[in-house]
Order: sequence, then C-alpha cells, then structure tokens
Amino acid sequence: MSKTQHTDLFKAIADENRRVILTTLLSGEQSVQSLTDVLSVSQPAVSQHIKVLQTAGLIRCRKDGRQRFYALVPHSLSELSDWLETFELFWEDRLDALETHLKTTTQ
Amino acid sequence: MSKTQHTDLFKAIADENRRVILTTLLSGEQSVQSLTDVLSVSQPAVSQHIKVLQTAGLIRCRKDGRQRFYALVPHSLSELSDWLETFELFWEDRLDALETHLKTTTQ
DNA sequence: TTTATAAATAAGTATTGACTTATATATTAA
DNA sequence: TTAATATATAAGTCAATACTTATTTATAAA
Repeated sequence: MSKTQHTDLFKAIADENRRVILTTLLSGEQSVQSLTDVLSVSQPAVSQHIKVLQTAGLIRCRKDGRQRFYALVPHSLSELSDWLETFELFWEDRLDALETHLKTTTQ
Repeated sequence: MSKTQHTDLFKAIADENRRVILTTLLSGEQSVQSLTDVLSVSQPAVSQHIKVLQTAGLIRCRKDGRQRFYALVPHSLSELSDWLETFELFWEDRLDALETHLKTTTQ
C-alpha cells in the first residue's frame, strides 16, 4: 500500500459530509439523487464527494439506466483498522503484541 | 460527545505529519525539540500540529523546566474505534450485532 | 426525433489549512 | 541582571478543498 493511498483514506473520512455518505450506505446502495436528499449540498458537490470516496476505494458504482447506485466496498477500511490497532495494543499494555505488530506493519 | 469534537478527531488524524507525531509517541513522551527533529518542518509548525492533536484530546502535556513533553492520551481514539466497528460489523454480515450497535451509537 | 432526467464535469470563488519568518514568553544558566 | 534556550504565538503566504452555477454526457420517455 502506497503512502499516497494511505493519505487518501484518512483525508476521505476527514470530511463530515463524506462520513454521512458512508453511514447512509450502511442501509444499502443509494443513487446520487437519494444521497443528495440526505446531504444539504448540491448534486455536483455530492458527485465530487463520491469521487473522493471512490478514489480511496471506499465505495463502488453500479450503473442502471441513467442512475448510478453506489455501495460500500467491503473491508475497505482495514487499513484504518490496522493503524488503530497499533494504538489499541499500546493502550492495552499488550506490549508483546505491539512489538510483533510494529515488526510486521508499515506505519 | 459533540459533533464538533468528532470532526476534530477525524481532521486531526487526516494530516500525515500529525500521524507521524502520534506514532512517534508510541515510543514514549517526547519534547517539542525531538518531534521537530523527526519531522521536516519548522518548530512553530510542530507546535501548531501539537495544538491540533491536544485539542482533539489525543495528546497531553507535561512541563519540565523549559521543555514540554507530550504523550499519547490512552484510549483517546475510542471514538474512531466505535465508528469503525459499525462498518466492520456490517462487512462481517453480523447484521444482528450491527442493529444493536446502531441503536446504541450516535453516528 | 424531441424532450426530460440523472449524473458528471468545468470553471470560478471563498474558506481552510499547512507552512513560513519574526517575535513574545517562560525558564535556566552565566 | 544578562544571555541563552525551549516553546508558543502572531502575521502573512500559498495551496488545497468544499462549495457554487453552468454545461456536458448519457439514457429514457413522449
């Protein structure tokens, strides 16, 4: 995993509206239209957020007629999960596990 | 937890240099000086990053003479952990657990 | 075919954010 | 005291970002 992609992920989830998109998709795939209804910004703004999320690998697209349905990509936050685990092991005083983890993980 | 604080956390970890500060602190508390040695930015830039991390509740300060030692605040990423868990339950098809989780969690 | 709809892209703007250098503040050492 | 050191704050700059409206592209319906 490149450093750039890493950065993409953290930046992607840094925006509140993009996090709303992600949590909205927990209830299943959504068209751009319905995502626009949820957020209080314009349709182009939503499309722009979608692009950021897609570039980060967090969502994927399914075309159907003139609509596009976006859905969560399974396990696409695992990189974040790995990053978090480093700190959780540290805080749990699982220093043995942390050492192993640091040896096998790129920070 | 307020929405503002939530946003503070995600924005705090969005920056690469701030993530470097956090991972550096895994090896114990550090002075501003030694953090400045690690990053390739000026001392004031480091102080500014420190302020963001401190505001987000991720690090704390200990004063000793004219030095200030910063350290990780244990479990301060639990909010991020909770947020992540929502998606992980979803991806694990633990839909029963997800339902329970969504009922008890503020997104 | 023409018209309407869904979404993406283009282009411009205003705000935020990450830096810089200069300076202020606090503490220690000479 | 005076000078040196560690850090924070001030002020300014530049680039990135989150929006806007206008337009393009693709598809479906009249």
